[in-house]
Amino acid sequence: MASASSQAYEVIKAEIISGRFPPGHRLVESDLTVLCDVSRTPVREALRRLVSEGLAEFSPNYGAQVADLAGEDLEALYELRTLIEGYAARRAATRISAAQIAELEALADRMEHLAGQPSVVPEEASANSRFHRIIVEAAKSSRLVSASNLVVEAPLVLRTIEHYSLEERARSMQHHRELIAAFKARDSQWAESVMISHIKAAFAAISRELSNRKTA
Amino acid sequence: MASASSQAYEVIKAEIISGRFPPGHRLVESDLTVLCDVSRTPVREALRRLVSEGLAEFSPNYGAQVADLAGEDLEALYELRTLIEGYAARRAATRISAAQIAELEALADRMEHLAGQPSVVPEEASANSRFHRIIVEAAKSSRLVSASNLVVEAPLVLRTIEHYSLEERARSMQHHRELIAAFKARDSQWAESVMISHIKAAFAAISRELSNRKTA
DNA sequence: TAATAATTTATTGTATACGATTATGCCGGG
DNA sequence: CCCGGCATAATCGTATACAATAAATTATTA
Repeated sequence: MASASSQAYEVIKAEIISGRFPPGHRLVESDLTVLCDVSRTPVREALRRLVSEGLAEFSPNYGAQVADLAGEDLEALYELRTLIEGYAARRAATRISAAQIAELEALADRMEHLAGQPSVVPEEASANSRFHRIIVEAAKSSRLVSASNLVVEAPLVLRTIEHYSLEERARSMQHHRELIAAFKARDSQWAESVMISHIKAAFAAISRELSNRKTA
Repeated sequence: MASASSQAYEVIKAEIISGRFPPGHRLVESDLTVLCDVSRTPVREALRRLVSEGLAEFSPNYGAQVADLAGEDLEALYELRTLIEGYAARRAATRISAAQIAELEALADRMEHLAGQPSVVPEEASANSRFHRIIVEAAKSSRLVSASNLVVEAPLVLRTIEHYSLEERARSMQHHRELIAAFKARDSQWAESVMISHIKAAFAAISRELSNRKTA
């Protein structure tokens, strides 16, 4: 059985990413104890971890709340993400294993299959997360993993992938395929460049979606 | 009075950075309670935070120990640091305030004064940390602060600055002055480039020092 | 004597109780 | 009617007690 602390972490994180806990939602410890079925101590540890990963914010003597990226400079966040994930792709190109490439291809297959559906299902989003995670791990730099968590996990609270247009989803699939090609060619520059395009495209979609939300 | 949790954090961090807790040293919670004069709960919180910042490592049912960079790929760590701090300097160039530039100059004065001394004193090291911190904050990107902590704080456990040669210290001072000049000129490219040089030079010094340690 | 099992000890993991702090709503005065 | 202070409730911060786990030691047997 998983530890109470990690269990609480997973449960709360799932609530946040699914959107059941919306941005700004106050994370009251005593409420979370009943949700996670553990005591306050592991709940607190889970909250501190979520804060350190940028999924929640914290104020002394007030507690944690779900991170609200509305007030944050999204362009800066995505610039940083471009930098970090681009670097990850660059390193991965010369270090990724055949098994990892095979897994990327399986995930790309799966996503393309799901991309035919009218709306983005959770499985498509999680496959996408896994795809990125494999690349970061293939870069073989422990700090890079932590750094990328900081900029990759946080934007998930926006759940913008659910609103991708068909064209945007198709382009995203294309990027995945091209990344795999770059890895097979062991071409660092190519891999980095595709990854940067991939993230810039995501930012464009997010900007559009967010301006729509405001006017709606 | 500061909270027990942050007090524990400061005390333990100081022990680690000063080297009184060497890399690999096991951080036993009950020992730390007497050192920090708080109970185990805030000690645990402090430890988790140190782990999230890369200053300590953690194993389940075993506890935390001071991070040991010996097993880590230092070149990768410094590459990432170059990326992140270079980006910070680039952004800071167009965003830094006059007051912040003034503080950088005061710190540079102080460090140059201390650099005349035969050995590096703690104050010189802390002034250097503060110098870098101001630049990262001037970049005005909240995630960037967390990301830079990850790559800036961790190498402090090596305490290599104490072994800088006179030439290396002089070059470091020169970099500080040139960074200030680049900021005054609001030149992003210049600032980034000097910062990259600054970190590459630090890495060279560290590599030399570490190979010396091995053979000694 | 060496290997293995049982026991003890040390340490972490979790729960809960109490105290401190802050937000909230009510009441009275301006 | 609005504003400020007071009482109350809600929540976090910390301490401590107990349970679970892993390491170390000792005892036992081949």
